[in-house]
Amino acid sequence: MAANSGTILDSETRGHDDHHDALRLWLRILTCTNLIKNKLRNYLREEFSSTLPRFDLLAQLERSPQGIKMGDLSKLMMVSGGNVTGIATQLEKEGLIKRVVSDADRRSFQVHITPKGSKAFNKMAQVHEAWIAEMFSCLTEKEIEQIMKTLGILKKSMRARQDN
Amino acid sequence: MAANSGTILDSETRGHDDHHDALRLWLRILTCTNLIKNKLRNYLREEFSSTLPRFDLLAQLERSPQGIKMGDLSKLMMVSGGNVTGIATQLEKEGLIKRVVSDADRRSFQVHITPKGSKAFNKMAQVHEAWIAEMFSCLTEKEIEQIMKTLGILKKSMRARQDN
DNA sequence: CAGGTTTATTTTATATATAAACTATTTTGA
DNA sequence: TCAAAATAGTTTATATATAAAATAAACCTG
Repeated sequence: MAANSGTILDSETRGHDDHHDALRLWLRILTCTNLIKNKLRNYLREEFSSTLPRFDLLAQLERSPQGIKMGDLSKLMMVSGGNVTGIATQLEKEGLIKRVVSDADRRSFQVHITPKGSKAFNKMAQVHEAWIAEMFSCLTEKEIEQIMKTLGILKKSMRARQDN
Repeated sequence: MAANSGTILDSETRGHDDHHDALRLWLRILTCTNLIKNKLRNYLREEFSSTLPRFDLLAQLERSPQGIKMGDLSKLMMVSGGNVTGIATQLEKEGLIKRVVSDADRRSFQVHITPKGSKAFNKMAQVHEAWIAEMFSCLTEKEIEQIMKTLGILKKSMRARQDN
């Protein structure tokens, strides 16, 4: 049965409505994301005096030793260019990353992680992964695989949209 | 098989590691959340010149006709008190919500949605729900139910933690 | 019942985020 | 070729977010 077949019901009474199920799922995803993000933020601040966006930017760079352009960092982190500029400026001031002007295109540069940045990141990453593992330890491997697969469909579908 | 039993493998090669599975799931959840949030933000701005936090605050109030205290709004929206103060101040200036001082406790007040706010919210909510339904239409009802259930476990486990 | 503590909210300082305007290069195409 | 368009990144103005300090009222408790 899909939606309310001919009968008028309020949102509490109605049995199954695809729209409502989707909305409820979205709200639950948001709740879980917020719970975990808030926890991670506190941990990062307490343990490393750092933040999630800083950690995220370093994580992207650590994964790409050849460096990443500002615009690509923006896409990878899914935040605006101006935002990346701000975070990168701080991290560069702290000596954790380095902007290297490109010879081929003088408008852009490759952003690299420095040895100091790499060291700082790896120290955090190890603990970060343990925090995540602990938080998700309430789920079985099978459950994790299931959500991974289904959210994979969602991710692909969102990325395939026209209005991007 | 859990983790890498005796053999040294890099993170790409290694077959199954619970820690990595959890981390990969977390990153996928984050990606999906960001994709959907960014889309919703653009829609709300284009269609209603509004934003997600404004919409969220109104949604909470619409659900509770008796009003909600600032502190409870902060908990429901999972953001800091100062943040709620800022958003509520704007919405009050626009006449969409109203702070009513409590007789019993003059430190606090009940925040109410106004008729104008309710009207504005309901107009947005209807379209908002359709957007969500459309975005999740790539998933079957069964898949939605499955994630709901599993994320329900995660949510409950996160809320049950000591370090809150 | 007075002093200290807790609670509810706001304020302050600052970081994070966006959208839109701007600067400086590169690319395009007539 | 060279002016127009596109691209890469920053800047600006502003909204959203936090943490921590401040304010003010309510509550203990000796």
